[in-house]
Amino acid sequence: MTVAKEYKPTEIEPKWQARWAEDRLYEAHEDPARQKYYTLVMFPYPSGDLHVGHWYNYAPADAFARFQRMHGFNVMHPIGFDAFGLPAENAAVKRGIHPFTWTVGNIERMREQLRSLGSVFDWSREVATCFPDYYRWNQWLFLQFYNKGLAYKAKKPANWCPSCNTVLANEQVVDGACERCGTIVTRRDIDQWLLRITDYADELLDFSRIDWPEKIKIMQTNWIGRSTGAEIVFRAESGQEIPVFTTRPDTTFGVTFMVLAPEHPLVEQLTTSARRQAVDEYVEQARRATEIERLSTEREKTGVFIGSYCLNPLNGERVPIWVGDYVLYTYGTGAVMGVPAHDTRDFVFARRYGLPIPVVIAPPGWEGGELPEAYVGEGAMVNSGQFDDLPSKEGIERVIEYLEEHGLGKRRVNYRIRDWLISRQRYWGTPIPIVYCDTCGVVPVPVEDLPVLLPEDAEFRPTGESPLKLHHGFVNTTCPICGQDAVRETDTMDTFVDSSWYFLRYTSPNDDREPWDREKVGYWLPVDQYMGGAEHAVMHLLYSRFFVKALRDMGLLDIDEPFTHLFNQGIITKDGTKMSKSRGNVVNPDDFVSRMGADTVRAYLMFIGPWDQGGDWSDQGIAGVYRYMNRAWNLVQAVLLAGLPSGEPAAGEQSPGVRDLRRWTHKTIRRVTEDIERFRFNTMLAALMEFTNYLGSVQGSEVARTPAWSEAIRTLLLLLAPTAPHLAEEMWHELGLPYSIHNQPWPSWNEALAAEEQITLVVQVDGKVRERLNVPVGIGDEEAKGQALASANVRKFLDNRRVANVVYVPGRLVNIVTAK
RNA sequence: GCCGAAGUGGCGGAAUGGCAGACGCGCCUCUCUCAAAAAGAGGUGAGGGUUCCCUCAUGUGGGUUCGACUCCCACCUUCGGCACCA
Repeated sequence: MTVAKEYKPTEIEPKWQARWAEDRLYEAHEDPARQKYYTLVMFPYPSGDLHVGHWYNYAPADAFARFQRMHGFNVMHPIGFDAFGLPAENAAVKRGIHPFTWTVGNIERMREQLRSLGSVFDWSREVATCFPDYYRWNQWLFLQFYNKGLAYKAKKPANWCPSCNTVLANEQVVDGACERCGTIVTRRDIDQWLLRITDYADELLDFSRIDWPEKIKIMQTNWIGRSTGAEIVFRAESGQEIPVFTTRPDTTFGVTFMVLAPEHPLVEQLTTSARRQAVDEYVEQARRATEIERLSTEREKTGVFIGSYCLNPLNGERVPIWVGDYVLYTYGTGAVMGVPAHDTRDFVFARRYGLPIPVVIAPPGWEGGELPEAYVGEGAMVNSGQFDDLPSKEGIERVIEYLEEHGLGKRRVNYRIRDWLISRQRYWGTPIPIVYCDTCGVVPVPVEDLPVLLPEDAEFRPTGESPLKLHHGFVNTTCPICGQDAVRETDTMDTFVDSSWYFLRYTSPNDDREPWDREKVGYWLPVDQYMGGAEHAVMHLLYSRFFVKALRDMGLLDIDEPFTHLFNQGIITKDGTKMSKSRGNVVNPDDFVSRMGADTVRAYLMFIGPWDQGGDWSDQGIAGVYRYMNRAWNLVQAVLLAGLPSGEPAAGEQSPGVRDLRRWTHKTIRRVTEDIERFRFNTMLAALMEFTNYLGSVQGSEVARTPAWSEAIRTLLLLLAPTAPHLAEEMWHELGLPYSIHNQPWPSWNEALAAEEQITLVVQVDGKVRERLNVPVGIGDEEAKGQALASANVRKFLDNRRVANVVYVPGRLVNIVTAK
């Protein structure tokens, strides 16, 4: 005689975790005979503590991976650590711990925490980017990019974070401040390494091969910022060419001034001596302005006339040249033709400095007067010589043709995106494998000399200077070509380089001959389902696409896109605000795991709401899910005591009770399956709760002695397995069913069994519900309308009214419309 | 300013043209208990009438429709992204 056991998650969870690990249950192996499925979560930065936000990312993803496994796919669900980055270096400065020690310690702690989640991660494939066996391949890949001309060095004004003491990529500057520490970014001219992502701008705009959230595609599209137009060459009176980029060549006859960015080299050349002092002062002041001041749209548009003129190539008019800091040196040609009548910024500028504002595109109904504001829409060209009367849209084409015929300009596409700046003046990153030799110049480190190791005995100074620069043993080397004394590049790589290809490394994490095994990558890639936060929209997700395309063109890959499907989960909050240490509202999942078990924490995070919308953690809310786990446990305990009826449910005539039971079972399979496929874990759990509540209500009845009852109980456990893997495994085991539940096929539903026999026919009078009738599901049109009209409650409302129309929606409702 | 998402009970949310509020939290009543906790049963949008029923109700205002949380137009609020990109 068995006795009902209490649900003790803390006992069963570690037990099964150990068993699964021992049996290597979740290790993935290439098998050409089976359909692969690569599910991936964004790997974490090893900050040292797994918080509930990580769980929110990983628990539903894990349930999804388990679901796909049970569906028969050969699933790979790897995990690793994005282990390079500034916090480790800060810890080194603050607490005197070496970044390596700090990071490795954190990885060890997080590994244990990640295991407590009860996940399906294949730990045999773990990668950590800070080890030489990983970062040597960053260096190897850098050299491939370098050889193809996709990596280059340039001295350009760059975003400089004075607190992190490093330059930042454009993508890492948010509202003019450092993405990481919030310090206002300044500009500095620094020699730095860049990757030519702009070469792939057009291809990156093509999303036709991937199924990604609209939102991310829009963000990437806007970030790339493709605009089409023309480059028009104005010529200064002293002969210099001043090309400008414009999207509106049709407005060229309306140019009344030219504005150069303060950094533009021609400012120096074209400034007349009379204007020299004013211009120098203006340029100096513009340079001092912080990025945030300069980028503010509220800021007055200012500028200074530099004394020279250039000529409008279309009408030969003399155009005064100004310098103004609303023109960005880094976009287009760093010079703008001022068309005040048809550009809002030029309009304000012209108003401020009293420059003429001639109309060259007639707004609808325009009668030749002055414009109250810039007109940026379409219209007929006017005051434009031979182009007069052309619609502006056509005018754009005609003007470009004219410019090209006369050698005055050309069609041009311009992008907002800049090349990806990967140099970082930091220690804890991948050293860029380059040597500088007085004789041979810039020399790439030969592949056979890789890796260029990070020296372990670096010195971390609070001044923030790069420890590599100060390390003579690292800096001083010999030239690989001529053998003479040379120095190493001391910049390290942006950590986004590491994460741009880690999903390839998972396929052969221990390969020491090449970054990835071509055959294995061929089997696993692309990632079928990628899951992670939307905050990486224009960084990691864009860089990875670029990497894959560039590597494909180098002949190293055969895919066009890294991630076929993408899902962005939302953010989990506490009391409506983002969890943060400073607010003191960080929820530690370990506390709840030790009280209620990992299964409950997993399930609660899935139950909170739609995964993509995020949710608010509630200590009370999780109690409800824990109660549910207990209900499910107790239900199966009772089944154990009563014994599980043997046999399979028979086909054919059954009692209404059995038909109900099987309908519930099959409907639930359908709901749960479709919900997981749509990532609707919250409604999936609601369906499981309803099913469990129903089973509890018929538990002692006749049906609980039929084979249909066994089917129902087994189904419940199978459907619960992705969400509550430990509880499901334990119950499955207790019922004497074969190990492991996680290797069982996912149940399938039978539409006929799931179909309703009776429906509630809603009867409305003039759109208001007046009656509900129980009718057979196949009820005919006439029959339904007849029953509706015959209902006493309905007749009450039809008193003294004439029926004008009766609408019948099969299987749903009857609406009786009365005449007025 | 531009682009995008979202607004539903006390709370998280469900329903994407057809019974608004599934499921859960909280709250109320009851059972068990010396008592409490746990567990279980019932109730729970608002207002009116109290077996039963009616009216109102999905950010605001219009519209389409027999019928709108759902579709269309305008507006308000919140959140996310971009922000002088010529």
